[in-house]
Amino acid sequence: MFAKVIIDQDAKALDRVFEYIIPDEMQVCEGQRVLVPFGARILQGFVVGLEKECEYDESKLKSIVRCVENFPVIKKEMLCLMQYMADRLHLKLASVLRLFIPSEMRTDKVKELIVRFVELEENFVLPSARAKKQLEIVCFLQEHGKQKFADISNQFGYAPLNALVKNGTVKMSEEQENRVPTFDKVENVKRKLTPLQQRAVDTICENKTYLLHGVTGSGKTEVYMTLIERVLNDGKTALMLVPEISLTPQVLANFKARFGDKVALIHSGLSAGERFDEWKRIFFGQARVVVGARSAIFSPIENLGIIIIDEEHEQSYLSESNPRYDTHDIALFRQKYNNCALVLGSATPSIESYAHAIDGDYTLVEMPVRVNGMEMPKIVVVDMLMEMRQGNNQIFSIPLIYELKNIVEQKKQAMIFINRRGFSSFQRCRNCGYVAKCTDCDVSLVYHRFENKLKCHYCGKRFRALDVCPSCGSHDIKQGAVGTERVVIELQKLFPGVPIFRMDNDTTSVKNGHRKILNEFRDAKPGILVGTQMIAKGHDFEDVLLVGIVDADQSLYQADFRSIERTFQLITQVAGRAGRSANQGRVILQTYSPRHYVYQFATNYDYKGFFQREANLRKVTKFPPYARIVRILFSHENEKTVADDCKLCYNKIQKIKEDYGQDFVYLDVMKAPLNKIKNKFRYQIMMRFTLDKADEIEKKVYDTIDEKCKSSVFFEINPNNLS
DNA sequence: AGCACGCCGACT
DNA sequence: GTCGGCGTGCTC
Repeated sequence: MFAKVIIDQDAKALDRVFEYIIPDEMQVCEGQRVLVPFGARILQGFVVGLEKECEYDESKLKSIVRCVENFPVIKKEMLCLMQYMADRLHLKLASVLRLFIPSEMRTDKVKELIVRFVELEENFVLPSARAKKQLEIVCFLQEHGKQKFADISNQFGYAPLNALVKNGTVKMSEEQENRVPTFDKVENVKRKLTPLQQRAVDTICENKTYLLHGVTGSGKTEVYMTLIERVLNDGKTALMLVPEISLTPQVLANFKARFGDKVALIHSGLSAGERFDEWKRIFFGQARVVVGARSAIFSPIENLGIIIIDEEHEQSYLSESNPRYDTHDIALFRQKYNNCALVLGSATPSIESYAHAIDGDYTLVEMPVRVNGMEMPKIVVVDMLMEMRQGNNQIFSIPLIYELKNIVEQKKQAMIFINRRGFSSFQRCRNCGYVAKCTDCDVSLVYHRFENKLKCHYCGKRFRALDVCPSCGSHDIKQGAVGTERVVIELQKLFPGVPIFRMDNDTTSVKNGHRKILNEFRDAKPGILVGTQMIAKGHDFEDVLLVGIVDADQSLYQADFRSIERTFQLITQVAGRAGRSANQGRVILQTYSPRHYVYQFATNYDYKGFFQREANLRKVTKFPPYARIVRILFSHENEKTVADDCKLCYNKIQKIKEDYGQDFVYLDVMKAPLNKIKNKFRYQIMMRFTLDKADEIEKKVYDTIDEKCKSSVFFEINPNNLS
C-alpha cells in the first residue's frame, strides 16, 4: 500500500502530496500523523489518502518511518475541510492542517498529566500506635478509599505517607488525568422563556441556516442554551462560538453550570496543558458541547446537531493573520457536512449576513423586544463643532458633563466609550510639524502618559516621550486625538473622589485583569468605567444609566468599506449597556458629523433602515456582498524588491483584466496604507470582481503570483482592515 | 523549509 | 591553488 502524505512544513514548494510506501507490518490510516524521510531529514507529515497504486516512480519511493499516534488525529470531515479551504482560500494544505490540532501537540511540549493515587493494600498491617500520623492516614483511607497522593500528603504530611508506601501498607498507582480549566461556580438558573424566545426556539428546528436578529437584552443566550439542550437530548452535539472578548468568566460559568462536564471550553486564557486536554475530551467524544472563540470552529467534534455563532457581526471572526479565513465559511461547510442547523445571532447583523437573509439563503428569526420589556435607551447626538463654536474646547460636551454630574449625585454608574487606548494618538511639534514615528513601522507613535512612553501599536516598540522637539528644539508639543488614559485623567479633574476605572488592552493584559476591574466597578457607586470596545460586550450592570461615546467618528473614517457598518454596530452595542434594569438609560454621542446617516439610523435603533441604505450604497458602488474584493499584499525588508515583485504581478493581472471587461470592476497597485511594519515594506494590489466571475478571475489571479517572488505574499478575500 | 550542488572572489 | 559566498533546485 501507498500513502499520500502532506509534509508539515509551511512552504509553497511543498504544498502538495508526496507518496510513501506503507511497510507491510505497519497499520496506517487516513488522517494519521507520521514521520517520513524527506530529503536528508526525517519530517512530520499527515496521511491524507491511501492507494493501492502509486503515481510517482515506485523505485524512488521511501517508506514511512512510523506513526506518531496510534489513531488518526485528523478526522475525515477535517480532511474534506482542508481541501475546501485550500482550494477556496488559496491556503497551503499544511497550514490548514495546523489549525486542526492544538499547537502544543506539534511541538510535543505538553505531556499527559499523570496523577499518583494511594490506597490501602488488601492485607495491610496496622502501624504501631506510636506512629500517630500513620495511623490517621490508614483510618482515613479505610473510610474514604483511594485518594490522590498529593491530597493525603498535604493533609497528613509527606513523611508518614511515604513511610506507609515504603513498608507496604499503602500501595501507589498512577493514572492519566485531564486538566480542567478553572471557572467560577454559579447556580444553574433556568429562566422561563418569554413567548418571543419560545417562538425563536420553535422556529429553529430544521437543518438550515438561521439569522437570529435580537436587540440587545432580548435574551439570545437563553435561546442558545435551550437549543443546545434539545440537540443533546436528540443524542447530538453542539458547537457555540463567541467573540474572545465576551468569553468572560461569567459566560463560562453559566455554561459550566448548565451543561457540567459535557461542555469543553476553548479560550485564550487556557494553559497549554488545559487546551490539549480539552481538545482530547472533544476528540474522544467525552465533551458534547464546545464553547469557544474563533478557532473552536475547528474542534474535532462529531455528530453535530447545531452550530451557533454569537455576535456574528464581530470582526474577530475574520482571521487577520495567516492562514486567513472567515469563520462563517467554515461554519457553513461544517453545517452542510453534518447536515445540522447553523444559527447566526446578533443585535446588529453584518450587512453580508442580513443580505443573505433578505435573499432567502438564511431564515430570519427576529426578537425585537427586550426580555424585561424595557425600552432601548435614548441616544442624544451632540455636535462637537457647535460645542467648539460656543467656546467649549474640552473633550466632553456640556450635555455629557451635565449627565455625568447627575449620575454622580444619584450615586449611579456611567460608562465612557473611547475606542483608542493610550493618552493621545500622536505627539506633534507645533512649531515645525515634526511627528514622532516608529523607526520600524510607518505609523505615528501613541503617547502613554501612565508609563510616560511613546508606543508603537503595531510592533510594540517603546520610545522616550517628547518634551522637546528633536527637530527644532521647541517645547510646544501638541497632543493628538484623545485616548482612554486622557479621558480618565480629565474625568478625575472633573469629579475628584469618584472612582474611575479604565479597561483596555493595557489594563487587562495582566492575569484576571478583566475580572478585577469589573468586580471593582460593580461595587463603586457612583462609579465611571472608561474603556475601548471591550466594554461594549455583554456586561450587564443594573446601575449603569449613562453611556458616553466620546468620539463616535473614530471608526467612521477608517479606510475600509465596512467602517460605517462597524460604527453602527459599535453605537448600538455600547448603547445596549445602559438601562438594563427598570431605569431607562441615556446615551450621549459626541460627533463632528451629526448629520451622517449612520447616526440618524443608530439613534432610532433602525437597523432595517440602515441596512437598506448601506446595502444600496454597496450595490451601486460594487462592494461586498455585491462584489468581491481581493487584495494581494507583498512584504519584504528591501523596498525595491517588494516594489518590483508587486509591479511584475500587477502587469500580469492587467492582462487578465483585459479579458474580463466589466466583470473585473477595479484594479490598482500602490504602497500599502501602512507602508512599513516591523521593518518590512508593504505594497499591494487591490481588485474588485463581480460575483458571477469572482471565482474564475480569482483563480487566474492567484495562479499568476510567481513562485520565485522573493517577497512574502498574502492573498486576502474581502479583507476587513486595509492597512 | 532546509539541505546539496554549483560556479565565481580573496586568502592560509 | 583552496575556502566559502549564497543563487538555484529538489525533496516522494
